[in-house]
Amino acid sequence: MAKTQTRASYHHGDLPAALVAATFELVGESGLQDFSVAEAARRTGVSISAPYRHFADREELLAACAIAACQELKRRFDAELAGERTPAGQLSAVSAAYVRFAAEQRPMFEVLHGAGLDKTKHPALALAAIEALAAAEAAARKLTPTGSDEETGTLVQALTGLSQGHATLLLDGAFGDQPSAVDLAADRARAATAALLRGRSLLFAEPKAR
Amino acid sequence: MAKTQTRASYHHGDLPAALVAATFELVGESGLQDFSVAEAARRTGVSISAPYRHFADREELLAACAIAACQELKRRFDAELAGERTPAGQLSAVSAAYVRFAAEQRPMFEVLHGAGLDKTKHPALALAAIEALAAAEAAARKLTPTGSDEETGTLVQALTGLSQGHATLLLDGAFGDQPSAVDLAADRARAATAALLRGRSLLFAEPKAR
DNA sequence: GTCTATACGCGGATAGAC
DNA sequence: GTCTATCCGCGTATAGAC
Repeated sequence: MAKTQTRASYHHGDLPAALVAATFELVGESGLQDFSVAEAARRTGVSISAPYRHFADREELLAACAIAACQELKRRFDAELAGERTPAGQLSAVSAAYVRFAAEQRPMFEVLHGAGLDKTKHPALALAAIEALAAAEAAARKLTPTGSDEETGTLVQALTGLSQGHATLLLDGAFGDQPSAVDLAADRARAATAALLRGRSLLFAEPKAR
Repeated sequence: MAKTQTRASYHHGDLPAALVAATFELVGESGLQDFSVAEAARRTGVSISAPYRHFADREELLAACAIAACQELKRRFDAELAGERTPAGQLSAVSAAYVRFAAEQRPMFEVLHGAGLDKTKHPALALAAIEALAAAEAAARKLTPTGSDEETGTLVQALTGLSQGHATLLLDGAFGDQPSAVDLAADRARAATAALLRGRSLLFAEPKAR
């Protein structure tokens, strides 16, 4: 009932949101490569040209999807941050949450990192990305020697890199095909983050002369 | 002269290799998304149908490119391993080398990770990937508590994840646009690897109950 | 705001000649 | 082993009607 109402209202309702949802569906089924505006339109039940009333082109639709992904990510990060008390615990939990996000919302992850979106062309996306990481950044700052922006950036990049890599490996199948691979990869990311934080003094040492 | 010879010999010579080279060129110019067998054929100076004598389809050509990328990677890893004496130094150097590889051979990196190749469908690729990592794995084994395969795998995955993530961030522009970003990212990967190795005892602890 | 119809272009892949 | 020619299908984007 509600469903029918929602569907019927697409035509005079929230077509942009419906297209975003359809995009995630399609990416989940066939990957980002095969996604097309035309297919998203068909899936939504509107004509092929309708999307262009709301999105200038294919890229703008993907950018809208990426923003939705950032918001979901922020939601998850904030939940993890609230559940831990020490900065190290918080950051390890965020790392694990990122890996879970990649697996549980794979289409979102793909759009976020595989669509080749230029953030300078989509300021709203750049903003959403910053907001997702803001709270974690504050936790990282507490674990730096002086709390400077530079040190904080260094640490955040190291942790981001570690998490990103674990997520990528998981989706590439490096942790196996079982459903439990997600738990495994998330735990590994958590442990690796903890290990990296324990040895973090090496991050702030001067790099070797070159 | 030699060039002309080479070109002239494409038609009765090593067209597969020429197509692989053309593919890397194209990916470097326009990204993996826009690559097409047709364009690779044009670039190589042969007809659109010629590639299909050597590769069953587009994916097989990409798999051949991925194998070439693995070989280049192995070459770089082996060079780094020979230049350091401690396992920790070797692994840190390998991590940095991976980041450099991503930047300096970006098309290879893209094909390796963005083509969505299923290694079970391309056994030769799976083998090449294993060979690239074999020597680094031996170094990692020396840094585990008991030297078991399980512990070694855990450590290799953590380091692989860290390196992969740093490479991805670099190509995404997270380390800036300057040419020096490559050096920066490589150093960060090296330092993060060293930090992770220093704190590695946390990797081998039992994960929390869930 | 959505539809129908259309212009335009490209890629994958095959058949058959040489 | 390579070419020419061709079939087939798909997607992007726009124009103009409703």
